[in-house]
Amino acid sequence: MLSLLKIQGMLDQLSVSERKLADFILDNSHLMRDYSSQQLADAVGISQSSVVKFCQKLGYKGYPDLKLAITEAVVTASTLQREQQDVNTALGSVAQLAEQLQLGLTQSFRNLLSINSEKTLKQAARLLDKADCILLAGCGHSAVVAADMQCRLLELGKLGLYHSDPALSLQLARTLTPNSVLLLISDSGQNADILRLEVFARQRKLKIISLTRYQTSAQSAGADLQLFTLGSETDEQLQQLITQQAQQHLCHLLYLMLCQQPANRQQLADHNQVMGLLEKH
Amino acid sequence: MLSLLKIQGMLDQLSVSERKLADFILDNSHLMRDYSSQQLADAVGISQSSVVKFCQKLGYKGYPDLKLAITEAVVTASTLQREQQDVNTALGSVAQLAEQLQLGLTQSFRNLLSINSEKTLKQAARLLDKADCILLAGCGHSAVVAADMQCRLLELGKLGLYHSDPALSLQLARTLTPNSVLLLISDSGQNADILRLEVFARQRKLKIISLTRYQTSAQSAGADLQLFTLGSETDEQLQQLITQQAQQHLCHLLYLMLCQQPANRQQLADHNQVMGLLEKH
DNA sequence: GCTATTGTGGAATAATTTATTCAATATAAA
DNA sequence: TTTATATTGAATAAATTATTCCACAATAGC
Repeated sequence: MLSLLKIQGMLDQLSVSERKLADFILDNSHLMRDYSSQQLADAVGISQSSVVKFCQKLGYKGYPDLKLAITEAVVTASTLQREQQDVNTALGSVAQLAEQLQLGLTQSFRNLLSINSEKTLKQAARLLDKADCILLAGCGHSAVVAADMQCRLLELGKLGLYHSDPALSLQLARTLTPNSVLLLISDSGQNADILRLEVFARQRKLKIISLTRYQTSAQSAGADLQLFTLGSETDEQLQQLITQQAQQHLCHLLYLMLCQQPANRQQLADHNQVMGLLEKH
Repeated sequence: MLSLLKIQGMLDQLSVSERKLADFILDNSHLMRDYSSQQLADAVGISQSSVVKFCQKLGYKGYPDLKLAITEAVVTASTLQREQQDVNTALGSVAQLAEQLQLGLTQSFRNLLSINSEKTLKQAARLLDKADCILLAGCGHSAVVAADMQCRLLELGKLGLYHSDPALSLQLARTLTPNSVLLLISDSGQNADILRLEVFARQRKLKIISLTRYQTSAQSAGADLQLFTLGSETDEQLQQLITQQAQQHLCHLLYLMLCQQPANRQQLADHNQVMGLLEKH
């Protein structure tokens, strides 16, 4: 499924004919099996060379490579017999709204495991676990996710730092030991404040984990470890909500992975005890 | 799998080099993906034309056709294998953690619509829509949800107020007009700070919406409108994550309902325009 | 034993498919 | 506006695949 998800994730950074091609492929992925690059170009109404360039832009060696990947994806999907429901229905009653949102969320959550390999997730968890200190950064709706992650890291006895002011985030970064980690959360991966922070951190040779939408971005390129979220193409409002929840879900997953470590469980127990004392008073 | 079985079935009616080729393919079907006809010929030690003839003898149109068929067979087989493995995954694997969390989230999201009637949700949305000002409050992990909701209300041009300091929240409440609304978010519904705020707000005859876990609680009892989240009974860590996401989901739902109003859509457009200007700079 | 017949396999080559180059055009930035 | 950058497709180069054709071997018939 990865190849199709990859295309879906890049939809909005494509040019006109690339977009036409992408749409066609997504709609007719099952036909790809029998298309040569020329046939595909004719079917879409663009040139054969554009088809090849599209493949290379996506990171494939050439057309046969993409074709094979898509064929595999189609076979995998049909083998698993997972029918994707259409998210694009009219918004109406509350129930419909909820249905749509929940469908989008469910799909997005599922996809998280497709686009983020278990290996990468484990590496990320390991980095967080070993770090002296973890600086979190996120702007807009991602700020909420960063703030939440700070709480959770603190619960585990890990020094998570977060401040909503980008200037202060930089100052915080200045104080970090080399064995610290940055977790940068952004939808587009193009937020200027976050990028500034990233550049600074790289100079200091700090480890950087990036969490962005699934597409090439400066933020992702500059990170040691790339994590991604993926949403389906729907209404923009809906998309924002889904992306944010997906970011949060991924962070929660990392948190749960950390919780599996016995040392961290102990810290959690401590934490709960302290909270208990607080409530008594 | 069909293509590989087909080859196996023909094994004894093949000539020498055909047999060599067939054996190689059966042993290395997973490598076929990356072989051209020439490479395959070299690997087996026969000529490229023999490879092509072999394909045609088996009934395929040519080499790419056979290659595709074998690749599909390999993918199908490995997918099925993965499915079987899923049933017996080791405890603690990332996939299993994710599975568990996602299951809990999905159930919890679904349940939201069972325990919160459409009517109540609409009333809540209406209250928020008509309010001069909306004061949000939440402690611990609910604070994140409150902060997020503040952002979203502001996007819609609604004056959402939030401060993490309970004392300041009280001071904010003191400034509110009678036509203001409080949205109080808490898991247990027993947080002392929130309850204090609620009592104060009632004296001022402000409207109060409560969002707590589904159980009787002081907070819920004292509110004009009761909203609930519901989680399944599992591991406590998991439960916390699920509750928080459920709270957020419910808030997002209210936000989406507000988005349906044309006036609010206009506000959103304004908001996006302003954000666009910001990015330019 | 010696052709004729049939079939196999590979070199050479034709046909097709894919990849690259380059110039024209469109788009964005200054 | 001009300049710079990116996009696109026609032409062409490169690679891959398919066919032809001939050498050679095995077998059968004379």
